[in-house]
Amino acid sequence: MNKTHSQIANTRTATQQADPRALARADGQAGPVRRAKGIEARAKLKRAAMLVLEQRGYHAMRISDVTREAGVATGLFYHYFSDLKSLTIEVLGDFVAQSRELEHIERGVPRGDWFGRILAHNRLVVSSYASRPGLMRCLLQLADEEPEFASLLRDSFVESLQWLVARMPKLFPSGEFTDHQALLMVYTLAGCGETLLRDVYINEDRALLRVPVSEEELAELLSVMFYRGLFLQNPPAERLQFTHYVTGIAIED
Amino acid sequence: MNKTHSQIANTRTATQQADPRALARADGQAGPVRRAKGIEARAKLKRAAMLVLEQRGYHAMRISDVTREAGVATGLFYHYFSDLKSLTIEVLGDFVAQSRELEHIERGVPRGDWFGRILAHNRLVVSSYASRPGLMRCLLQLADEEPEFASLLRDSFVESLQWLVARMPKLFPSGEFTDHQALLMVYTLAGCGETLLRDVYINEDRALLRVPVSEEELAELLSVMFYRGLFLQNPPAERLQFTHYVTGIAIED
DNA sequence: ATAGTTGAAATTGAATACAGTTTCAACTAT
DNA sequence: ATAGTTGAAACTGTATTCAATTTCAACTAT
Repeated sequence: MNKTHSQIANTRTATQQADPRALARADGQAGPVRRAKGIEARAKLKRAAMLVLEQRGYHAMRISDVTREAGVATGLFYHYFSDLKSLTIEVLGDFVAQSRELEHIERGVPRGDWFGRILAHNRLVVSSYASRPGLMRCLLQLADEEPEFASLLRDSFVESLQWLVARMPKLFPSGEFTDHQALLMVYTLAGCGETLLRDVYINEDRALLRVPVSEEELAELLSVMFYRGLFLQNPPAERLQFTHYVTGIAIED
Repeated sequence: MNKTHSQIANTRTATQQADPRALARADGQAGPVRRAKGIEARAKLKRAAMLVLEQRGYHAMRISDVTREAGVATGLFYHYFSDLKSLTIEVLGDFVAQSRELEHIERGVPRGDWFGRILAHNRLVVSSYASRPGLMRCLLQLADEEPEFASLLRDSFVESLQWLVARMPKLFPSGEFTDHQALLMVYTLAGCGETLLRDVYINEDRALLRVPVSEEELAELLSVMFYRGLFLQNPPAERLQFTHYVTGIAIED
């Protein structure tokens, strides 16, 4: 009920048209001619929002925070966005899209090197938390109150798991499980890290940080635990730098 | 800057004094004399808040929601609480304290039955999510913006892990690990479930719910994954009802 | 060429709207 | 007499609007 007019205002400039010299309007259509300055202002607002989100979080963010940070008047905000939520969705959407791209780039892992694959993935996740804890927190905040955004996040999560889920039947030919069961299993294993990373990087838990832990060590730990849960084996010892304490434990039978 | 006066108002009635007949004020001190009716009104507000939290969540909750639900005037709210946050902290604090008690009661597990112990714990966690998804969500919401409450939650979480962490050195006598390393390991394993349970019960993810999953099955799944990660073994097959699909998978070496 | 003109886009910030919270004087019940 | 309760009025912080101002690429006249 607080968004009757504004989403229209928004559509006017929402189309992403990065070329500042697209002024001539080759097509004779009606519609706004965007000038370089306007495009830059919109981008400035998004950059400002990203900063504010990182520092204050989604719920504490105010329109005035964004415009002040961007160095523009309050009114201009409404020229480019309908409200804080849509701006945030756009900014965080960009953020996850970019993370997803990185994931695709990371293709330097030999076929069949499962541990390498898992480790590469976890390195990426850990580094997201380590370098942008505030934004990672905002991801959760926004997902909590915007079901659509939550779906987007989960889809992205599931997609990053898909390479494994899809290969499970071939990986375990003797196994008897449905797609759904494979998903449950992998979902559980992959979810492992979230709680730990949240409490390390976002909440900075004292007990967890009593001893400093490097990003690489965390990525390795998560990967080892994942590997153990999936294969019921330790990864090759020579691949490990930090977590021999995990693979060293054994119970007497 | 919006809480100058109110925390004082609160202290008046904040002390938890459940006995309705504590009216006589045996001590001659100044202070409010509480009578049964007042105590009941306060409790009514807390019950109302619990309902609203469950249904609307913390951020959507309004003072008027609580007073309407409780059937009292808005003003009365301030007679008993300083603001929504303190009421929520109290209600959710009660909720986790109660969960903790349940955990202590669950002592019917034979010594050395590690799987039984893990399963019992997970049953409790799953059932919390299943029966009070809204409140579980609020736990996260409040923890997100109240570091003190977040600490409380984590402490409760760590405490529930402590029985295991403390026994790790004896359980794995050959192992070489510090307390901190043991904590990291167990934290990771225990964190596993949170993401899955959140997406099943709070977000009701379509992919996960495509096939209906019982509470017992989820508890078993989490327990099996935990057990595998910790012991690098499957739990005894005869203990499992649902998750043979997990223990059945094997990789050819 | 280049000075002059045009008008839509970009920008401003003060005025307004509003959804709540917070107060409090008066009322009620025991 | 006093704890308990009421609900309307005051207040607050922030979102949202909008009339006025500025900017500048494109166009026009000389």
